Amino acid sequence: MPPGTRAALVDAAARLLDEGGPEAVTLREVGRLAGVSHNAPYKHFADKRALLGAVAARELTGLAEAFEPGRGGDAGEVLRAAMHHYAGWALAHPERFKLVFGRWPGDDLPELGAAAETAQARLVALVAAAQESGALPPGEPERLGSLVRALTHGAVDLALSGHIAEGGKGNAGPGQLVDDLFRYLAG
Amino acid sequence: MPPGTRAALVDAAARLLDEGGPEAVTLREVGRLAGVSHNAPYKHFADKRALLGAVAARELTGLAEAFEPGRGGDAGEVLRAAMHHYAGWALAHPERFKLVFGRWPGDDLPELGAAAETAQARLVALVAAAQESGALPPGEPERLGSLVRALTHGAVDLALSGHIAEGGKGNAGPGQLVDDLFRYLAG
DNA sequence: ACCTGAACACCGTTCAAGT
DNA sequence: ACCTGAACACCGTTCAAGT
Repeated sequence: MPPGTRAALVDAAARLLDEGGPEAVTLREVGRLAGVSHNAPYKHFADKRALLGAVAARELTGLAEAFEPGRGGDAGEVLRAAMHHYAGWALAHPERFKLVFGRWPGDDLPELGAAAETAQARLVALVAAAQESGALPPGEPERLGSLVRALTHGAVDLALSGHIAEGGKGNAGPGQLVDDLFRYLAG
Repeated sequence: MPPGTRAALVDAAARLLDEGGPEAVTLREVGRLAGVSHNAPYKHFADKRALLGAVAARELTGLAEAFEPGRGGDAGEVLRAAMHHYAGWALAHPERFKLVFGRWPGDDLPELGAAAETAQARLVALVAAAQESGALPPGEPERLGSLVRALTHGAVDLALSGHIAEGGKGNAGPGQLVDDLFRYLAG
């Protein structure tokens, strides 16, 4: 089973998500794209929410890979590049971004929670390395990592929803705001 | 018509939104809560999306009021208090926050766009005042305002989706991250 | 173990009609 | 100008049955 029905279902759901948002992800269309019946998904996922959760987990795992410790070079630059990658991914795939960071009430979907923990742990390691190199000020790396990530995340989210427009007089895109923050933090 | 059917519909939609998210806002239940039939909303709004847009616009207008220029006092503190208010509102009403900053494709819903512009213009004025008082560094107030707001917004959004946990070792809540940023900006 | 087809309840939207 | 009731197409989910 090279493709596997489960993977084909996740693929189809991601494609429909990109094209028309979560409400365009109907189980009937997912099944049609995957070449199965409209309720075959129930043999692989508890419900539509779990299918979307699998899409989100796959996406977040891919994002976490970009947070892998750099093979060398300036640690501050590695972290800055990781945040630019975060912003670039979100701007290129707004529906996936909104899905990953949407509300997931309940304690199920452990796959998604694990991916989130991996991403944050790797980011904290990058921050700690940047602190050691002197690119970032001292302090708890978890807290400074949350600061850096919150700025990047918020800049992207506001840009996607049109609440901070790029191109105006003093307005800036997410990438510029990330660079601004690193400059302020470098003192 | 003291309440007005339109206002009653928006009220009902907001209540259902708080209780169960956007998918709990069914036109049938909205009508029932407002004491009208399940398709009376179509006499006041083009569709369900426009009804939710009215809820979002009302919410964003209320938020913008908190950005009104302070009657005095330290301008830096006024801005910091405004960001704490932003975070407090979002944490208290997560569904409204997610709705306001969700995706609104298309150029309709001018009410929502106008509220967004008002909010951002007022924030920029607060930033400019804080710069004059020396609480914030110089530079384009639009750009610095975007930085401050992006951090606040991102901290709240990540906290709501559980991607930065409060209470852990070095972890911090949105309010603490806002204070951290102001400290770094004050140099 | 995985899939299908029919069926059910529910929802957004439209329409003809009423005051 | 505002509202109602019936109707339509569509969707998530369940179930009995097939291999």
